[in-house]
Amino acid sequence: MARHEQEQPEAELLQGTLDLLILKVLALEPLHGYGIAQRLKQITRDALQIRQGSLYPALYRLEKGGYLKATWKTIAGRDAKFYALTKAGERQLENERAGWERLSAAVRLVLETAK
Amino acid sequence: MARHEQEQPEAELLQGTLDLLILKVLALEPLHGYGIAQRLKQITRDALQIRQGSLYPALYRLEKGGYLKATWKTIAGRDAKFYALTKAGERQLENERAGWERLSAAVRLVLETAK
DNA sequence: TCTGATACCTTGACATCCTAGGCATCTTCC
DNA sequence: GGAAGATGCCTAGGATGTCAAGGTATCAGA
Repeated sequence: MARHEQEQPEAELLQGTLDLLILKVLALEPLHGYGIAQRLKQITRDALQIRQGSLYPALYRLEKGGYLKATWKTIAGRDAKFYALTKAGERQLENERAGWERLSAAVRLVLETAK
Repeated sequence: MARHEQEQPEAELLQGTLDLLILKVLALEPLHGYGIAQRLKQITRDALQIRQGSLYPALYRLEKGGYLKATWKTIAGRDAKFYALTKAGERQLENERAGWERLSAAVRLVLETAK
């Protein structure tokens, strides 16, 4: 528990959401890890702050699961690992999106229940 | 235990959602553990199935945190532990509800981002 | 030259959930 | 009177994912 509420960016991500967010962002365009975090921060107008300690393990997980394919590129003299969705990744994105829709609909039902 | 249904209930809850759901249901009326699970199942039209192995530890956690107050009652010859929100529990419910709103809004932003 | 942003990664702790059990009572139906 | 099923409580052990906190290195700008 101990959900210490901070006002700034979301203190804790709900477990399970990160994969969905990563997959969705990569469906827009291939990016490297650092760029993914930046993009999510930008899209959500600073509401979501992905931590590197969460991000890189998640990327590793997704790559190992066959949902992402990584390619090293050198951009401006710096090495960066670009990730792109695989076919399985696209399917997984749809799965996770559907799961999110179901769950958030259920939570909404509960929250909107009046006495 | 094999349940054959067209629509499977949510396999896994997003971590952190359970407390919110429990607090909200108890804000409607005090209930005992078993009743909470039933009520959530009913409200969400079977979309959410709370497992006892998740429920009771969560109740213990919330009670220990001062968000719930428990009272044993005997209903129809059976002992049941009724939980009710404390003042802190009401505040916590609002916190968690706000956190959920922020997070789901952020996720929605990401999901609705077109290329 | 020093700082901050960019870019990668790992380790260890910790919270939460799930599976899989256990126990007891009450009702229903044969 | 006996079995089955619903009701009601609980725990232990393991899996998983996130976080905090550290590390390395390159590049741009002051």
